[in-house]
Amino acid sequence: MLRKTLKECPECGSKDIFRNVEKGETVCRTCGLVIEDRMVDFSQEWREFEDEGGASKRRTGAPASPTQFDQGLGTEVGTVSDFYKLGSERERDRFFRLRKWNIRISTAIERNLKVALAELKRVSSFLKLPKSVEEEAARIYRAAVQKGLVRGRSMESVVAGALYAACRRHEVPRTLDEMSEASGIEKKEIGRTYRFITRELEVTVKPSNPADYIPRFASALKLAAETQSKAVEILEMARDIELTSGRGPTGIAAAALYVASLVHGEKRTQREVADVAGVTEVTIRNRYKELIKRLKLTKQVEKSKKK
DNA sequence: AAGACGAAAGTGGTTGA
DNA sequence: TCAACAACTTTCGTCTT
Repeated sequence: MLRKTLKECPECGSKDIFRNVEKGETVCRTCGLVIEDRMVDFSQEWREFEDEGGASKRRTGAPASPTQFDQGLGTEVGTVSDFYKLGSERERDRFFRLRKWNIRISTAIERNLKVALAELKRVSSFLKLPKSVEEEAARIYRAAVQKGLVRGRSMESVVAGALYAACRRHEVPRTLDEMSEASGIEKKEIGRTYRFITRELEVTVKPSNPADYIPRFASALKLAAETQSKAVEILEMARDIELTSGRGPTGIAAAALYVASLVHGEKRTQREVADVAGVTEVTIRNRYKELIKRLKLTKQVEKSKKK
């Protein structure tokens, strides 16, 4: 059974949760929200009311996930079609009362989350991000909404910012350019909201490591694994003499990759490397110059040129 | 002809008064 | 809030392969 226990109320955050096992209901004692484990796949959506002999039909379904707009929790009091299943006047009244109340408590927050998480999924799959990152982003977004940080910002930009932050936390960084392309939000806007929400939510993000970019860039350039590890090696040496701090990580990664490609005799042009890394040739050149100078790689590069 | 290189001017963001 | 500043980009001319 995949039923998951609720720890706090998704509406008000209160920990004072009361479960009525018999009714299969959970109620927040602080705000009165009726919470229900809703884990039924849409393909087999059905509802039961008390007079339907519920004991014989218990629900099963997917586990709660932060990517579900209400973590798979939350309430829904049927649709109009359910109305016809109801017998007595009293039950109808009850039905409408519940439904009305429920609609009222589905605040803007929940509605917002529903749309936002759909968008988040879209962008995330576009970038082929792992599930863990998607969920992390969803958590961040949820927190942002609850703190009212979305006000004055477009929902999409906050989604993009949350995803960007999640990527970095999971050490699978995407560049702002990629995020921008996937989400259709301007780069600077993403950067702004990203900084804003990480600051406000105190989400700590390690400064991104250039080496994290290597595998992706390398495969985009169809470079051998050897070249890849060479590039990482170069990056480590560069870091030891503080060549990496203060510079854009993508530029450094690109330069290291460029050097590695030379040394390993699978040369790529600066243009090619620059394109996949989303920097210009000039930046690669600058980093590259520093690298071969400070790391005394000149000889190695020269040698492999002659081959 | 294409790639590599470098200079100069421009852009957007950070920092510190 | 503004100016100085560093990193990076854009553009363009020159050199090398």
